[in-house]
Amino acid sequence: MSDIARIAGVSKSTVSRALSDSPLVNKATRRRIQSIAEENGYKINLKARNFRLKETFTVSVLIPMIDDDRHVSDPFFLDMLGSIADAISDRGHEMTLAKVATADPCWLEEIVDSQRNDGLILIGQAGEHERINAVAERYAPIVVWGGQVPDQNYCTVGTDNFLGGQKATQHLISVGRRRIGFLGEKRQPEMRLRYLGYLEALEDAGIGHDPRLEAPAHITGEAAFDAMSELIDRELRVDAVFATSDVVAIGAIRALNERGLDVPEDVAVVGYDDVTLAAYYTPALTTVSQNIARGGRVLVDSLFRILDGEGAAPSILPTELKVRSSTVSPAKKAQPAG
Amino acid sequence: MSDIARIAGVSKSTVSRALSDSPLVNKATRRRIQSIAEENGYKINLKARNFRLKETFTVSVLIPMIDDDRHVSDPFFLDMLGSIADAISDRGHEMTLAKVATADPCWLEEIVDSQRNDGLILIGQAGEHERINAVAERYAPIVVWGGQVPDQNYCTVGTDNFLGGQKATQHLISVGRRRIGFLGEKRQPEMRLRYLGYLEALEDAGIGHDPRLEAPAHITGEAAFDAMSELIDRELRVDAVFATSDVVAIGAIRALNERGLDVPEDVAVVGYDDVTLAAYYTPALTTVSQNIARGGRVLVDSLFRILDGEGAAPSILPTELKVRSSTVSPAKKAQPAG
DNA sequence: AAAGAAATTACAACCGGTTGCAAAGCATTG
DNA sequence: CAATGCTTTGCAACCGGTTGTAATTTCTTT
Repeated sequence: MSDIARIAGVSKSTVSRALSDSPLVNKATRRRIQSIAEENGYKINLKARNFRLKETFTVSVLIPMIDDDRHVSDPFFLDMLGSIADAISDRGHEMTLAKVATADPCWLEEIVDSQRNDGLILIGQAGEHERINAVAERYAPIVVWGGQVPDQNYCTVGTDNFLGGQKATQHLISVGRRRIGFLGEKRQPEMRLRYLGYLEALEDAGIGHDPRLEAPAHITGEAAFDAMSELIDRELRVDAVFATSDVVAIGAIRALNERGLDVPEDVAVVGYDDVTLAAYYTPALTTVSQNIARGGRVLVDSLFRILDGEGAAPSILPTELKVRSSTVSPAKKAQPAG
Repeated sequence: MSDIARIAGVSKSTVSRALSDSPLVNKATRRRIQSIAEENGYKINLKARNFRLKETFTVSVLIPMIDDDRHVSDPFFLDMLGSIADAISDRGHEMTLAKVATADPCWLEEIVDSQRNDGLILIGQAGEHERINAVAERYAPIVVWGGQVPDQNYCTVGTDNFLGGQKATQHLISVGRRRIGFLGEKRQPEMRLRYLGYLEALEDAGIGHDPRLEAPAHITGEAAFDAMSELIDRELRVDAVFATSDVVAIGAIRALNERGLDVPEDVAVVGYDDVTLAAYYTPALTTVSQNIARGGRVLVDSLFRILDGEGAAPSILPTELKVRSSTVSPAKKAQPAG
């Protein structure tokens, strides 16, 4: 910058102002300096600039890892990441991505104190609500994808998992099923809410809840396959399954097929997420769609609203049940009062 | 830092050295200063430090977008991203992620000149080889996931797409298929190589290549569905299909099923990528597995080797054909000489 | 005990920008 | 023409660290 100043025969400060289009410098001079800078291939050093201005123009997206790498296999993350990345770059910021191990007792503190970001987006609470809440008390710009929790100091964005679980189960009931299994994880708040929605729907329909029809399946397709196989072998006459994710649903369908059971004739299956493949699976998967892309945008919107000092209330986004062939056979669909 | 110096009764520089464990400062003093810093909750400002040292400890991962967002739907990205993120953070660096529109004529230059990263990882050449090559001439630390190109100035890491396509096709031939269709994109170098492997395998087996059996399917399941449907309707007696991705393969299988054709009995299908769901699809998908996680690690290894001044040669990683039910029916598998 | 070497510590410049304030240039006005 | 006000520019301090060099203290050595 001093070089440019020398070439232009002005002071460093004038160059600085000229390049940031300050009205304090004469229009003609401004133009001249800008073109000189351009000719000499000069670009202002963002690092220095941000350092001086104490801004980072960076937000960190954190993917907390509970155990090993259970999340990575979940295809819905990338959709969300993509829309977050877009929304952030639309605002002229950078996004840094990190997988963090929640085993480290200071995982969040270290990131906050590094002063390397204007704000944080966490993908999932990962059962660390307490810690997040404590940190959020002194460091505002944290937005979390996940479920709402009483007395939270941070902003959450998520879909209505309770209603999602309820809708899915109601749908299974509406197609005449009575012995409806639940397949999936219940420890995470989001999953737990889906489970509660499932219970609520059963109760509303006056169907007793049989705990034997629940199988705690880890999030992978393999675990779901095993859990479903076991459920079948116990001969509990399951006629439907609500799976907490599409990956789990697909693992389950495979297990059903291998045991010679037809989907949806013998057992109807509902998934969750509406992953890209869901519509192209055979049978096409009935699933609860979350509009992940919109979720990503809302996360970023909320974060920037906080950064602008406006504050942001938690958002609960709607879900939509997509009815496909895994619960209603195409033949039946065609015949009106089938 | 001045505050800490005042409290400790020493100079700023001594504090700086003490906190970086410099042997220039007395061991006792060092300890004392460190504990004072700790007590007062002082953490050194990384931004300022990096600025001074002209290091960024940041590498950018770029996902080039050719048209709209064709990539995002591809589930294999997240696996790769995860392993890249791990490898980068193992080395104490941050990772910034950006989707870039290659429509912008200066997309790469701007990122390089922003001086915000020590190095760049591009996920795919996105048909921008020329530009990447030009930039790489003056800016070394660029590593690209993709195919090798003659006279490249940058380091590439990728799997052996040619061999992958060849293996897949040879497998289809080995199970007795002769009219083998090709479904997918050919514009990207990687896809093109898979296509060339397909041609090679046909030629080696003395099977004439019928261009009518090719359908240019965009990377989505929907496009694949349409392309396959059209192929069927043209009644070309296709008995096998090589799809350039699992997503495409699944779209194709759906189209086949809807037309009443059985997989693998009537038409055998091979995919590419071995996405998480491939093994749990019905039928389980025969596919070319890429070991994406290892690819991510190699990308990062290569980048850091370049940063250390060692230079890195392009890597071509092996692929593995996973034979599953979409090409060989389980029944046949069981009976030895099928 | 004095001189020289070694170990510590302090001073001040520097990284590459931004910005408050003073000074200079110019036009307006009484 | 002097006084006043507005525009434009330059000086110098500052952000929060690092580091070369000089100064001081401590330890050896004869």
